[in-house]
Amino acid sequence: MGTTEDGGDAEEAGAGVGAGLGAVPGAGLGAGAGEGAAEGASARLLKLFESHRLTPTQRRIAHCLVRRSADAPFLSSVEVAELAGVSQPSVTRFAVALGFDGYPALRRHLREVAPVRPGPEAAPYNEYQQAVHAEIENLRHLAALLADPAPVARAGAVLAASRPLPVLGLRAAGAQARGFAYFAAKVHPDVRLLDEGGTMFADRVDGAVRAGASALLCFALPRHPREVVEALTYARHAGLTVVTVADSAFAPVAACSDLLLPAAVGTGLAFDTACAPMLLGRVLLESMCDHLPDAQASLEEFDARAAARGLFTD
Amino acid sequence: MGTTEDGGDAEEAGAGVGAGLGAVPGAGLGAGAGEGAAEGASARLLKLFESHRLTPTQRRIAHCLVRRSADAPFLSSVEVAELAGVSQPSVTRFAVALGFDGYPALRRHLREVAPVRPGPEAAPYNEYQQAVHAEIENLRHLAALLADPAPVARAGAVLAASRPLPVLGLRAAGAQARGFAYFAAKVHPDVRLLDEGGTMFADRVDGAVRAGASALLCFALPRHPREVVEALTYARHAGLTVVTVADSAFAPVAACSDLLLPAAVGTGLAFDTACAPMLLGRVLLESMCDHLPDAQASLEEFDARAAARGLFTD
DNA sequence: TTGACTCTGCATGAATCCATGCAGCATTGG
DNA sequence: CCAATGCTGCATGGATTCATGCAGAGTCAA
Repeated sequence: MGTTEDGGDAEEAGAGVGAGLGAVPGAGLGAGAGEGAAEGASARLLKLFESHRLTPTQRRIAHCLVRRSADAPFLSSVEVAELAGVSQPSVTRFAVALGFDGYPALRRHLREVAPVRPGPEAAPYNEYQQAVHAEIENLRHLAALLADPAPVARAGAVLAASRPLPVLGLRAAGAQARGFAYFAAKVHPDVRLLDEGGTMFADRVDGAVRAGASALLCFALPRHPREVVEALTYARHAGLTVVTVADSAFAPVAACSDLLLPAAVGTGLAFDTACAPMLLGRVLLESMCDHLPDAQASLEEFDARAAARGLFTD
Repeated sequence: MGTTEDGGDAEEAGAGVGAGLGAVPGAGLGAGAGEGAAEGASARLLKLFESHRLTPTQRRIAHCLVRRSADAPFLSSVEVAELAGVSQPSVTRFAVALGFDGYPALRRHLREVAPVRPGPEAAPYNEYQQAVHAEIENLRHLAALLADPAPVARAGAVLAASRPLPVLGLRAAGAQARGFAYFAAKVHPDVRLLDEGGTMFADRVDGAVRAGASALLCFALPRHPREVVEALTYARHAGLTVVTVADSAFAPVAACSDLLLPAAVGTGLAFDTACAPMLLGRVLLESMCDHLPDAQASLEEFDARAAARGLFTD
């Protein structure tokens, strides 16, 4: 068991503190595109470390903390010791040497200085701005989700193949369904908006199925009406493939959907904001267009007619 | 059950879990920030959670883990419990429910699935992601605009004072108007949605004015129908104060609006995305609530009735 | 060479974290 | 209406992590 790794230790022994650490952030974190916060934190860490006289082992620990500044603030002293190739007590002594009460205190400090998640950099945002930023965060999640376009592509293919295409959205989600249907109708020959529940819903689903529908798109946003679950259940029994855009993968409609695409809603205001679901709907529409060969032609024809009628001001 | 987690075999206990883990590639990265890499894994996390039946508390934990996917893999069960607002044993039970041998095993799994270690990426965004980031930029502009809430406050006061309150949105903007009207009706006694133009529009404006309307809210998005300009002109001549949410301060409707609030639309996809206008609409609604003393009571009454009717699943 | 000094890992008590039995509460079905 | 079931938080024993005393090794100066 490697009790001592003096060989590895020696390589750093000669390096000055400032030099040895100063080279780190550029090499380790510079690649990360927008991680300015962490880099700034690294600079602060370096200041913290440089102002103390550190032993070779401690320098090694510091080096490790800077290099792994992303996750180091969450590791235990044992884990840091393993990563740095030192003993666990050395990590504790390192923390004490820097003036902390112990390793947990150092870790707390690292979490505050190098916030992985938020930027509590003096944010006097008002209520509205906070809501907007919360939605930005939701969109970030959506963007990350779209890194893999396969689910969207599958959904687009399924929806494009359905003639007619029923689009369901009840209550709060009605507006989303309507927005989708408005644009979808420009490229799809038969979009049927289902924004009312009740007994008529089954009739219209039956009608769509008789007309040849094979899939249904559902927007499901909180608060989730019980009716939506019933509607989807009916649609599936009628033989439709259900594609759902929901606020969460754990939404009540998940169980009665064949393909669920999550997009969080914003809850920072009195009423929910559905930016991400709307955007996801448009993305879905784009994907549908890829499976509708006549889409481009339809759009151009619409433009021509609109121009002829003087429909728009531009 | 393994006494120590260093066995390395503990986290493979669950069959389905192991499968989900095996599909982890090291390349799937999306967002620019360091946490983006971790978020890219949130899709895989969702898959993991989806395949299990979860209790409400467990869903909260899952939500928390997804939302904080950057640092959650390094938190203790106590910390996760605090973030999720549940008890610590619930976190342990959550891990067991997913097929792990305990919380440490789940944490190990999360660390492997969502490596914070940001790979050397020049991750080129795909088309969808570019559109999402463009909308994020729009929201940033909106947030900057909202630094001064005075215009929104003025608009909210004007709209709240109008009984009834006509809400206009034609064609593409119809969905926005509808979404606003749906929520507004919960706090305002008489919201009238005008989402159709034609000759009926003037009739309905006249009706609203006779009923006491003093203001009108208009959503104006591209492409701007000529009809909207005509409608607003008519509404102003009828004595209504026109508040407009438009995609630009230079929109064609600017000339016939008393108060114009700009919110850009996204044009990165085949069809426009109106995240910022939607958000601005909700902000406007929030501001309206501040001028409607009965708003809170109305909402609570609605909640009570909805609960009595079993309208929603939650 | 020798002595003093410093540094480091090992071992062990203290503190914290994790897992499980138990009781209270809500929901469902009869 | 009641019983049964499942879910959740509280309390507690076991396991892990942290902090500190101790001894060996290296360094430097006399």
